Amino acid sequence: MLNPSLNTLNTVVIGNKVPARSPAATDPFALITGHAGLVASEFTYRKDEEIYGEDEPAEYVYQMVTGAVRSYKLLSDGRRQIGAFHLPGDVFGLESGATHRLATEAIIDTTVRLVKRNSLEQAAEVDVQIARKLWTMTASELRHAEDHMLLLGRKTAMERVATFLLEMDRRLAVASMMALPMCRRDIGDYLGLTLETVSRVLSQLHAQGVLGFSGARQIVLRNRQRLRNMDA
Amino acid sequence: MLNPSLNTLNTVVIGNKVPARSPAATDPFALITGHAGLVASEFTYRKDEEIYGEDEPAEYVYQMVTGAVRSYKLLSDGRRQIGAFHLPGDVFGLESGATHRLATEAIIDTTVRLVKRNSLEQAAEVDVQIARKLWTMTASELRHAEDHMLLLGRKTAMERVATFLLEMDRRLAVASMMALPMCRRDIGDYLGLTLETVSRVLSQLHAQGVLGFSGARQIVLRNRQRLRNMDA
DNA sequence: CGTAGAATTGAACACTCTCAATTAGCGTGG
DNA sequence: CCACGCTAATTGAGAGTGTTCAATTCTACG
Repeated sequence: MLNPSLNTLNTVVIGNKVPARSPAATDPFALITGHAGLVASEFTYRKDEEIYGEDEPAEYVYQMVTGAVRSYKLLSDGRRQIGAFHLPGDVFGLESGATHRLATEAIIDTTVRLVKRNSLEQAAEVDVQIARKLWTMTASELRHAEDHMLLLGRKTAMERVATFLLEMDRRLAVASMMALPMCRRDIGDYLGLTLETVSRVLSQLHAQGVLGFSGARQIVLRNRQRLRNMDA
Repeated sequence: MLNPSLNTLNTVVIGNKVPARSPAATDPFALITGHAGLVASEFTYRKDEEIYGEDEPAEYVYQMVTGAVRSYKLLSDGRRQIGAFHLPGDVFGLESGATHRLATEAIIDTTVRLVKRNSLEQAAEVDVQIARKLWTMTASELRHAEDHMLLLGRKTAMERVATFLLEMDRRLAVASMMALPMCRRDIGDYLGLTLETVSRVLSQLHAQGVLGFSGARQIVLRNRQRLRNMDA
C-alpha cells in the first residue's frame, strides 16, 4: 500500500502562541487564533504518515508549520493523482461539506497547527470577516485546481515540469536554491506523468543548463525566463 | 480564433420572478433573489457567444436558465481546457477575487439570470446564510475540479469518456435519453483528449452495445453498470 | 433537397509509458 | 569516518495509447 501510516507516536503540544489582538487579515490562522476563543493545537506527523483519509469526516482544519504534505485521490487500482502540495504557512483540510475530498500524508516529518472545524464554523456565524476568509481560502484552492486542470489536460511533459519548477521555486526557494521535499514519484503523480518521465525531463533541463543539481532534490534554477517560455 | 463572439444583439429582460419569502436554501438564486432587495436580470446569449473572458473583472454572477455554457482556459497557442459545463440551474461566474479565472461561452443559445457581484457581497456582509451559501457553491466547484484532476491526470481515454457519459446522464438525461449540447471537440477539450479519440471511444461503446445513438448527440445509455465499471 | 459543419474512420506517427538495468544518494551502524 | 545497504533516481530499449493528418460519411438546417 502507498500509505503505511506507521507511527502514531505524535506529540500533542497544546501550545497556542495567540497573537494579542486583531492580527493581519492575510494569515487565516492569525485571524482565527486571535479570535473568539479559538484554540490552535500543534501536532506532528512522521514521514509518510496519513493525516486523514479520503471521505473521512472533516473534523479539523490544518495549517502547516514545518514540513510538507501531499493531498491526493486514488483510483481503485492504485493510480494516484496528487492535487496539491502543502508547505509551511499553507492551510489545508478546509471543507465546506462534512468530509475530506482528498486524503493527505506527510511527505517528510511535519508539524501542523489545527483548529476544530466546528469552532471555525461557529466563529463564521458571528464574524463576517471569518466567513469571508473561509470562502477566500476555498476560492484560492479552486484557482489552483483550475490552473492544474489546464496543465493535466493540455500541457506536454516539458511544460508540466517547467510549471512545477517555477511553482516550487516561488514557494520554497531560499537564496535561489530549492530543496524539494518530495520524490520523483510524487512529482509525477502531481503532474500526471510517470516518475521516469519526470526524471528524463529534469535531466534534459540539466543538460541544457536551465537548472543545476546538488543532489537529486536540491535544484537551482539558472534560467527562469527559459522555463517561463517553456511552461506554455 | 476559437471565440468568434459574433452577435451582441442580446435581450435584456429585467424580469425578476422573485419568490415571495424565504426560499429553499438549496437554490442559491432563490436564496438571493428572495433577499435584501437583490434583483436578478435575464440575459440571452447566442451560440458561441462569449459571456466573459479570462481575467475579466467579475461583475456578475450567473445562473443558467436554459442552454449550455462552457468554462475554459486557453494556452497561448490555442490549446484549450474546458473546466466545466454549465447546465440549467447551475450557478457560474462566482468569484471571491476580482476577476474571472476562466472564460465562458454559450455552447448553444442560452438564457441566464444574473445578479451584480457587488450586491451579493453586500448581502453576504449582513446575512450569514448568504455568506455560507457563497462558500458552499465555491466548494462544490472545487470538489468537481478535484475529481476532474484525477480524470485528467490518471484515467485512460475509455475511463474519461465513461465518466463523462455518466456525468451527463445524471445531469441532463430525460427519459433515459440525453441530448448533448456540445460537439466532440468540446468533449475532448473537457476530457483532455482529441475529438477523434472521443469519437473512436464512443463508436467502440456503441459497437459493444453500451450505448445507442439517435444522431451523433442523442445518446441513450443501455448499460450504466458497465460504464460504472469502466470509469475506474 | 443541398450544403456546410460535424462526426467518423483510417493509417502513420509521436510522446509518454513500461519494464529493466544501472547508478547515485543517504541514513545507519560498525 | 568509512562501508554497507537500501531506496531513490537515472538511463535505455521497446511497446502502447492517443495524436495527427487526411479522407469520407453523416446530419442538421437553410
